Amino acid sequence: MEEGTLKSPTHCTGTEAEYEVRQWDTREGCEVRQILDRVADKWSLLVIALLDRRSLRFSELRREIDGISQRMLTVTLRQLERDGLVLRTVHPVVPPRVDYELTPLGVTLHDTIRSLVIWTEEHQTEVAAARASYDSRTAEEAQAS
Amino acid sequence: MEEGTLKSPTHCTGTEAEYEVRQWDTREGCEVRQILDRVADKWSLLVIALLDRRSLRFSELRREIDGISQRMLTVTLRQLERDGLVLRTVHPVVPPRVDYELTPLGVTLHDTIRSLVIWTEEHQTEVAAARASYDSRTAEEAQAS
DNA sequence: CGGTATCCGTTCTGATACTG
DNA sequence: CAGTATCAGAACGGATACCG
Repeated sequence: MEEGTLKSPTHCTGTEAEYEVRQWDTREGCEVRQILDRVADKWSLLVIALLDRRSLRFSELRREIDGISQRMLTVTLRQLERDGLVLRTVHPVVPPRVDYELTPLGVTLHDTIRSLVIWTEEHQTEVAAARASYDSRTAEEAQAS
Repeated sequence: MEEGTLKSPTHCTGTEAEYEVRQWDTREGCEVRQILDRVADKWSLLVIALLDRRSLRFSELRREIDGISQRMLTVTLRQLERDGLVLRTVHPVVPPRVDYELTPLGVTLHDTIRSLVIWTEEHQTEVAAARASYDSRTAEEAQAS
């Protein structure tokens, strides 16, 4: 962080004609990369996507996210809580009940993650087709040699 | 997978703002999860973010993405090519020159990834503050015990 | 230059057992 | 119910060497 404004993010004015290729700061260990690593996590993404304007209990999250282990759900939730994206509420009852919900900050992230998941749903057919095409081409080449 | 329309997206009608809590299909191994795993990849995300309305050579990408190894860049680009998101063009010259650019499909994904990276830039201070706060609270508790 | 192939340590992750 | 602790196996990822 001692280098001043190396690769300072140039701000796009927003008008189409003035679209400007953004220079991302991709330095290892910088804030953005660290946060991106958290956000670009398989489980984090799903947790945030599911906490959509509602709170869920630990067991509900576990049931909804097929294939996640208790350990990974715990780890993921702790990271999200640490990052200020998720609020953890422990109710002093027996048996214990713990609710998770998005913080205001988490909600802002939810919006972009939501669009990412929706993109995936809308384009899954195209991606699947591309994969099939690529794989058949690859198989051909393997045969040719 | 034998349960038929398990978790079909329920449309929650009747809410005040008509906002609808989306029921994601989170089954392991389904298309969406597979694609999400690709998209939610540290290196994929950065590659797509950088291929913003321009093509880049292998070596240019490698230089721009701090910390990526040749191996991981190759692996990442092959996956993105397979998914139909990135186009790979080999120029028959010596020394070899290979250009990478987004496909039309890749451009549509770029838009949402761009907003994700921008979110990260805009909220890095808040996340950092939350982390610091969480860590100090954690340290306190450790002392109390 | 732009790869591929191989080796190998590290990191991640799930299974299991146990607790407030 | 909602964790924590531990451990072994799998996956990830870097380093190195070599090729068209």
